[in-house]
Amino acid sequence: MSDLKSVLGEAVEAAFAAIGAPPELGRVTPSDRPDLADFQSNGALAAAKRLGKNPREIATAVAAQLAGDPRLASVEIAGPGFINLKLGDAALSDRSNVIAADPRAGAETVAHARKVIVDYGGPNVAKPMHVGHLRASIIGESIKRLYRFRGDEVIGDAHFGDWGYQMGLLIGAVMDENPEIRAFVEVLNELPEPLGDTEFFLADDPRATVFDTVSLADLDRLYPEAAAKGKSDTDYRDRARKITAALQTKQPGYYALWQRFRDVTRVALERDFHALGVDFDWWKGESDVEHLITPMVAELDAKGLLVDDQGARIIRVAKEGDKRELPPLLVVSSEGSAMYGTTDLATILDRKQAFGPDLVIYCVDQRQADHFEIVFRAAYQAGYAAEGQLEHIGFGTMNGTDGKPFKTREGGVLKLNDMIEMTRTKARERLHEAGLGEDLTPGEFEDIAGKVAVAALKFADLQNFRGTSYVFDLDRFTSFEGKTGPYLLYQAVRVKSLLRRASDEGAQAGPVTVSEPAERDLVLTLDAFDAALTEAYDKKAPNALAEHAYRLSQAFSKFYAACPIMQSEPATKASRLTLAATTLRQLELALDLLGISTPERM
RNA sequence: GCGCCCGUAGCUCAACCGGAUAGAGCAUCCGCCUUCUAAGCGGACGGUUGCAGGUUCGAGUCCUGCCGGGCGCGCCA
Repeated sequence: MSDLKSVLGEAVEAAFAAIGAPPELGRVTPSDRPDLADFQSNGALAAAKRLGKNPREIATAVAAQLAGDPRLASVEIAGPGFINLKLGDAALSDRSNVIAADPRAGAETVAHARKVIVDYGGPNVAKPMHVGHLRASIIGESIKRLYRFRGDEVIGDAHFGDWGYQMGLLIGAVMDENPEIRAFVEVLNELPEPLGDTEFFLADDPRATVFDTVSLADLDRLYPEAAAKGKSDTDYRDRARKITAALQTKQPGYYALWQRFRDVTRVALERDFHALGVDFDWWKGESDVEHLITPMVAELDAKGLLVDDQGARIIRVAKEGDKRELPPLLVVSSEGSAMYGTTDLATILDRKQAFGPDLVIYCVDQRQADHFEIVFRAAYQAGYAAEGQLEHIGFGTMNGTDGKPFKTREGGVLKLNDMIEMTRTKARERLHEAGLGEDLTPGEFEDIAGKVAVAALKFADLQNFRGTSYVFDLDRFTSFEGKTGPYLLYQAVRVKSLLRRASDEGAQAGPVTVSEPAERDLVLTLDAFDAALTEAYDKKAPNALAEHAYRLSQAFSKFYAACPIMQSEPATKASRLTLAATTLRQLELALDLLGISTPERM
């Protein structure tokens, strides 16, 4: 660690050690009182308790140790025993030159890289994505990027919901609607052997083209109807279950039709996710672990983990010291089928075999906390993962302005695409109002509107701590003022414009010399990047990074208002151009880790 | 009933192993564009951190109880 906080921390820790106090108490933090100091150490207060001495006495002794440090402009004792540190301009200048020369803008990497899987997004076949998928995607994408940036080997897995009862429902519904499809499915189903890959039959059979007529719109339309009918109509439900069971044995007709569902859905989903700046490394589906379930159940049985209970086969996961009795993991239902948790367990096994992760992060709604606790305990018992390698990162729900889960005006669930389009529309309106974009090509204008919309959506989400629910107010975040994504983009674009102008005029960047208060603040903020990253990484909390990006933008904006650049003396101009360029690099890095990309102009 | 999470300014949210005067944005009010993008900058106003106890030199943060809200609790995923 070479940021000022760490470097000063080492100096203060040494001073603590020199006076016989526990060195770890010398920890340094950014000052709570910027009017008094840049950094502070509260360690004298804690040391006083341990050593039985007056805290101010200890602080004074520590300050005496630090007195000669050339980096410090002042060391003062305040209040009950706070040690206030103020840096000299030279130390700040040195630090900013180091950050300026660093392609990572002051960000460190982890000492020991791990293999990490981030499980997020969770789209399903046939069910259109709704606002609930937004948080999983936004937060998961940010965590994936953050971990990768810190040096871990990371895989983002969409964990595609492509298997189960809803597939049986949908197959039945499509066959009901289209007799040609029904006929061909039945022909295929009569084939002698259930084969996994039906491509062989479909390749040169002209009748197979009927499958191509099934569109995502058809699935979107048919699924809600079928789901509703399945709830009220027993016969309909039974048929769907039979089809589901047959699909799971890969009966060729059903399997071929299912493949069409899966493919047509995935293409659309990938396009939608990409527009949001969300891209997965793996699109492993529940179907991909289906073949592991039977042997896994046998193995669990052999290990003595399975217990018969009320006709089902379960794994008990309750532990000594639990505050309540956690329900068991239901592995095989009384009807003999695999359950939600069974698939999750098989997925853990599959990931262990395919990648051997040190850590799997599940970025899923907080309401599933119990479910994951149960699955994880079962996985630990089975030896599919080591204790602590599986972690559920829950997030709160996105609510409407009434405080209840977000709904459309008509009371339905808002589709994700509709929400994104609404936001883009607002972004276009706002750009027009501001008189921007008139000299742009339509393509460029659309690109900017898209980036503004994504920034607005993502920053509105990521500035909140993930664990709490938050109110999503379209009118509020589309106002594009204050602490918003578009504000951050605006600051980045302003720097780009400045640097373009400097380039046109042939102005060169040069070494940084800090003197103005706004410059000091900007450098101190630049220096805090690594601490923000560390916090976001350790707590799996991108809001720490979002906060840093905002503070950096604000610090730059103040600097920009207070310190003329192009009109200043050559050395000052060179110094300030370096500060501007460094700010831009760090801001774009931070925004990229939030999944937000910046346009060249706006 | 049991369990988990939450309660901070009019609104939406922050707050670094417990630390000084609890911070931002929005809203309201007052200033700043003949000079680098005003989607900006400066300033003002706004708080018994749900309530009551406890631990501590020090509590929004830890402990206990209560009030209020959200969510979960084996054969859906």
